[in-house]
Amino acid sequence: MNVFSNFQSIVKKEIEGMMDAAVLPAGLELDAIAAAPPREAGHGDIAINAAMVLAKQAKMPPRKIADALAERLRRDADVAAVEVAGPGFVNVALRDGFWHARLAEILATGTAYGASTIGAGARINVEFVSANPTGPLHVGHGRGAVFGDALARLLEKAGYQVTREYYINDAGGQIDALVRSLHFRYREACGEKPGIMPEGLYPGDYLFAVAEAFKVRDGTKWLNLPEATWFAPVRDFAIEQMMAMIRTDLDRLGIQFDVFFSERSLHAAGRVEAALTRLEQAGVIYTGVLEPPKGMVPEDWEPRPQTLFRATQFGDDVDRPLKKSDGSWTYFAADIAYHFDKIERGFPTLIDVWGADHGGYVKRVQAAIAALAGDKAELDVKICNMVRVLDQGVPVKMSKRSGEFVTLADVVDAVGKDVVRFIMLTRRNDAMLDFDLTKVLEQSRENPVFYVQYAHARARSVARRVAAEHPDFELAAPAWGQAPLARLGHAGELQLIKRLAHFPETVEAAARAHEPHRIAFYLYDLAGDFHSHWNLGNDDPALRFIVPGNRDLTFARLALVQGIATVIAAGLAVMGVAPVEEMR
RNA sequence: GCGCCCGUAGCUCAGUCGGAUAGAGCACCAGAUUCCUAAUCUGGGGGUCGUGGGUUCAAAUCCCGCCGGGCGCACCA
Repeated sequence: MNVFSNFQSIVKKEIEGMMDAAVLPAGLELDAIAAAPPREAGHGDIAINAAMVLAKQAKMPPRKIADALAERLRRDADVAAVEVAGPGFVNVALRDGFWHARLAEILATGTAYGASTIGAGARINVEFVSANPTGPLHVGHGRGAVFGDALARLLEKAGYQVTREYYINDAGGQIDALVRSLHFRYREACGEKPGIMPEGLYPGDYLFAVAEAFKVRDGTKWLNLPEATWFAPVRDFAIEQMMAMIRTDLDRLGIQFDVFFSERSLHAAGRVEAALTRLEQAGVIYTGVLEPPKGMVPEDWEPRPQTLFRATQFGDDVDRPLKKSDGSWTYFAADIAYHFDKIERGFPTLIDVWGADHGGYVKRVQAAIAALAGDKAELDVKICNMVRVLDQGVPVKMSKRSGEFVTLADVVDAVGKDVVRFIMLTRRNDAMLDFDLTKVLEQSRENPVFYVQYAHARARSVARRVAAEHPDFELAAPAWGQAPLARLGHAGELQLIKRLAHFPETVEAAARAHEPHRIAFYLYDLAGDFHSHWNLGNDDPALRFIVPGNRDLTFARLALVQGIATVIAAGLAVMGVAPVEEMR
């Protein structure tokens, strides 16, 4: 249960009742009414802003509305106390029994707890990574990969039907460079001495093995032939191998895609022409000459007529070219076709996850979607900012030119999949992220992965201990439904349950905002509450989870610990991280 | 020059649909260990929320102008 949206509807019903009873004038707009957790603990469990929101509309003083609402809410069986405070807040405190029922709900639901129906089964397409198949994934790709997958999991948890998609940029000049690079290495593998690799090709080590594999498959048959002869077979082999490599890297992060969509297939099937015909019919394509960007004229600028998309009509800054001077389509033209394809496949919501260097590309794609689909489809572009790789606080040098850079696989090797996934979600997607290879393995509160995992391990250690020392609890298969939860009356215990009960609300808000990092911060807070409460047992043995000689109390506290482990595991699952049973 | 993102404690960052006295970690200072993991916890000092206006009962949050930083800027992908 989302405690707050649940109570919000209770409040709205009461307001409607007040309108029916003519306590309030009829026809008030209720949308802005919110039931939210108050910042101050002293303000109860739920703060309601209804009186302030309605005061102007109803032409009544807020305190008067608040008093009347408070009076009605006091009749609710779950409500312990209602106070009117400040400018007209209605602060509600709920009975302990309500919170005990939330814990019972968690225990009955297991790690499915927090699942929501706000998505209502709507289809949503999340496109992420989409790295050019010209080399191994680097750490920046890893951030997009983790972000996209966690967002997909989050949306699934919130009731959406998600398609994970990877757009393969297997057409264009960068692929040509890859093909020539591979053929160069292939000649070397066959014993030729082609000399120094020409400018603009990919010098990285990873092509040696691919060239070797190509030689094993085809022998020397592609030597001493014109490029036109060997280009297609080398290209197909190269792309296949690069994608296999990329898929392996992603697999090691626990990421799988539903759809790999080839850019070349769009061209081959005439989909680019089809999409542009659509735009032509809409009258948003014309031939014109662009002005050079102000204050920054490119060296080789020359005014020339181009085929342009009238992007300015849909909020972009300038109109965008669709054809290169050699007559072939621009990348943007193909991308229009790709998004048109997604729209035609029936997704009302599209999400693209891009790197920071593509920020300037957002408006034109959104403009294209507006032109193609009107309001039938919307695109949210999530920009993942750069990752700085550090080692003990010192930046690790990366140079794409020399082919030396920290690959995603290197980092996964060094710190493990779960650490990579967690750390990538400890910042908002649009903030820069420092990834310190040493610090992420440290065992301290500074390191959120450790801190959260430690909380889970502690919870599990209590269970193990009880199983060993109190076999009468039958903890191999405890009947949590029998736990006497009413024994949980300590403020710290109730605080923990309240934190657990915030999880569904956190999932929904994160899903709505497309912000999976909120789950990581929530788990960090929950872990903090747990560690804090745990240590109260140092000073006061009566507060420990295991109370010798008090079976009921121990059983109830054990249920709380189980609830904590369950919610941590549920949150980690959204992040794609496995909870640990014990620390090593 | 234009567009997008960002600016919150000394540092790194949270801050929900606009909500009450703006939070956490690190660092600094002072404490807790016959105890289920002290790998942790408790307390303290530390803020013109870059800046100036505006909207609102209410602004870190929304709008506009400046200042500072990042990314990008026709025929690359």
